[in-house]
Amino acid sequence: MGRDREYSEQRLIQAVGQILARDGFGGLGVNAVARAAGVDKVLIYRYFDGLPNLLRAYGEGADFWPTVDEVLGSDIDAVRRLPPEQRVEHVVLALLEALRNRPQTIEILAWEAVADNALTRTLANIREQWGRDVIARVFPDAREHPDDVLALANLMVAGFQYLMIRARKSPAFGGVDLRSEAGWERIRQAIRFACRA
Amino acid sequence: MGRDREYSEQRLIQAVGQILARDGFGGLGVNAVARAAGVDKVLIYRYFDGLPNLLRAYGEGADFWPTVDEVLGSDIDAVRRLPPEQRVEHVVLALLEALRNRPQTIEILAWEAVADNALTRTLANIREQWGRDVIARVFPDAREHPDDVLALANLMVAGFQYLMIRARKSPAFGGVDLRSEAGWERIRQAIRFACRA
DNA sequence: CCAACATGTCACCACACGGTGACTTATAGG
DNA sequence: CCTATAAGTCACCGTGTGGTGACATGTTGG
Repeated sequence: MGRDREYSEQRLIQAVGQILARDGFGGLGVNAVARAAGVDKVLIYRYFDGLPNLLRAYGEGADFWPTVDEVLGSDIDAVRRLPPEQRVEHVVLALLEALRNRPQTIEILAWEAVADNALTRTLANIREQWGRDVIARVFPDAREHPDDVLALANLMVAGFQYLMIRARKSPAFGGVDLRSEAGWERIRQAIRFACRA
Repeated sequence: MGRDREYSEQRLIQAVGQILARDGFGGLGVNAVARAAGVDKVLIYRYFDGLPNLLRAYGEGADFWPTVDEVLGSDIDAVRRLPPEQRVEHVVLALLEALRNRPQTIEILAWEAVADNALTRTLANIREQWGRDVIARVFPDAREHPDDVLALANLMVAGFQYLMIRARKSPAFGGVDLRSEAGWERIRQAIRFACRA
């Protein structure tokens, strides 16, 4: 209850994460966030000039997205020595694991799929930039960009992101059990299958 | 203004489709539907016992999902003569085209990704059954089910469905332009690439 | 010490939503 | 023709939302 602006701001930012994890993005609202933070909602307007900016502050603070290093692993050179298809396989599978450990990020991805606001646009831009960075790191010489392989990688990333989003509400998709590790192993296997062939 | 229950019911059902196309599933509500239908909202309760049942009536009426024949084409035997990978390619690409022509279906898919209600569950079940039917038709002898290929097909279907959903709100994904025919041709090419290899 | 300012509290507004009861009016069956 | 019933209209309620103005209280610099 200390009269401390910094503290109140942090409470609000953390409350966004709590609500995101507990209720999903649908539960995000001025009243709900303020309630979860144990703080008056008027402070959202005073300190952040409204909910969008608070969300932006949350987005900038949390580690929404894996770093480029996290998906490339410690030994980048080893990845670069692989044939192009297996480089892609490595990155796609690593991204899949990274996202499975970030429920709030999946929540935001779901949000991006259905809404278009300041936060989702910002985060989408960050991710697009991230994608370009990864490609640049994995394929250093611009001439060898294997367009088909990259497009396929995109499609597979889109695919498992969608499955992660759906898993929150639906138990299965097309016969694949989204709630069991076996189901996700099938998905990984499909990615390997596509990249090996 | 004729005093005709049948007519009013049809107006309401059609209004659901209009709102879906114009405002998306977020605009679906008792007030909005009644307003679009030019009908009092109390009739939604009287005739359909609430919005969920009205949505169900809409879902049963419209051709949300392509028929099995639409994606298999007129000559099923010709498809069956193809090698398994190309059978999958044919079906996946046909489904992609079929869905691109059904904006309301894409809207519902987006809804399914973020909500869990009577309508989305019903439609999800219909689609799961549809998927099983297609597999049974394309791979008549149960022994030869190529599990990896099917899982990959699932992943690709999930992928382009996600891209269709995102296209409504985002102009691009991972460097692929979702608003141009060239971008979608890249996606088709990726599907062919995966199935040919 | 005291005044000025920042921090926090509270009550309130307008609005849109889902939902319902009471009413009027047209239509059809005896 | 007349009455019962279905079809349609309207006003209203409670609730939750985003948003704001007015107030009280703690902290800090002159």
